[in-house]
Amino acid sequence: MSNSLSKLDWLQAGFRALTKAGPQALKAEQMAKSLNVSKGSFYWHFKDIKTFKTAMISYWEQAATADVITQINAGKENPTENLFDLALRSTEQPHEKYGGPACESAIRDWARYDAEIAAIVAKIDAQRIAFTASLFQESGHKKTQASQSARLLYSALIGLDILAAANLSTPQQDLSELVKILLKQPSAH
Amino acid sequence: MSNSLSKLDWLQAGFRALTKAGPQALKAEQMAKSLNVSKGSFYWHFKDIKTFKTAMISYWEQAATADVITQINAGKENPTENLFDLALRSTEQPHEKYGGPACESAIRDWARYDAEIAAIVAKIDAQRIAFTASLFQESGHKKTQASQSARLLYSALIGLDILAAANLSTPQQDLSELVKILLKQPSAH
DNA sequence: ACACCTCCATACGGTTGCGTATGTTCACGC
DNA sequence: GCGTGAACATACGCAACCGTATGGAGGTGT
Repeated sequence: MSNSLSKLDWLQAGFRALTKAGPQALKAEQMAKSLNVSKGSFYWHFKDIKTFKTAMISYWEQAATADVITQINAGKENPTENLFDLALRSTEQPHEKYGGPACESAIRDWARYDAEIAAIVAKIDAQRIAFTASLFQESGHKKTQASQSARLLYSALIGLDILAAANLSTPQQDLSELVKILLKQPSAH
Repeated sequence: MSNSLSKLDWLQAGFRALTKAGPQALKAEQMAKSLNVSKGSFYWHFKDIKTFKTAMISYWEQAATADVITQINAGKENPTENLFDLALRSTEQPHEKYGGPACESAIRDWARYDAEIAAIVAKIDAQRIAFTASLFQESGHKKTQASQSARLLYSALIGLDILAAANLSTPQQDLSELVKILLKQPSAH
């Protein structure tokens, strides 16, 4: 059948629901309605809700990890240019595969009240910060300073995204300015 | 009766629930259980859940606005010192009156899926950013740059708090360093 | 054309939460 | 000591959601 759903269809519906209405919208019947099927379909593809959530976060973890690796491989040339790219790409439009940057803060909300999710998000965050720090290091910063710059840039990215939702900031502009400022700092070990 | 509850008792229970378990924990019966009473008490003090939530956010709005005003009044002396104080005080322990800084991110989660909450949070954020910008201006920054520095500092504050929950940062240290960096920037109009 | 497997619909019992209606208790005025 | 009202308990109908059980439609192999 062509109009038959797959596991991935359900996962994507999950990310849409998560982005639009938060973790409490990850309900079988609710998502079934959004897919115009009954919950019988859900319980055929997944054992229960918990299994479904685990599958969602695993999928996101994989995609997010892959993104970091891609950036590492693509960023061998100019670390400084790469920092600006990072600031730009992180506020892009939704990804097809999963929710993309648009649902990052939704996942972060999710993590706030679910230890399992929090652990995975923390792992991804650590990866990204480490990667960003390596770029600062290649741009001339000492190790400690590079870590600090990475934390500041990454946290500003998170905060600006939240403020952008309330039209209180224009992330790309502020972020690239922050990159400039951080790079201008003298290298103190 | 001394062991009789007031509206405020219920609001505080609401902030505790919000901080610990998120917006979906703002349920009448659940909170009643945490207060060792029945939900009859809740529906005596409040018409319904929606009214209760409105009362909560109004209370927070009032407290948050008062805090900004207090800081404005207390900050006439040294704007630079005030910026560092700001960075420190924002990551303090829970306030008695309401949830305090500890529940700020919980309120922000809440705002993500509730337009009414989002509007009030945006208003408070704008106030704080404006106040922070005024401090940067008094410290020598031009207006546009002061606004940008304020946005960067405030968003870093939000982001670092989130990362701190995963032990990925030490907010106070990074924040005061960011203040230093931002203040070092030459004043370009 | 027959069984078979995939994918989904439907129906059920159980839990949780909402809001209402009504009963109960206790302090207080007098 | 008796009404009155504030503060809560209890019980009800209703809706949403969970997970299960079972049945049915449509495609596939032979």
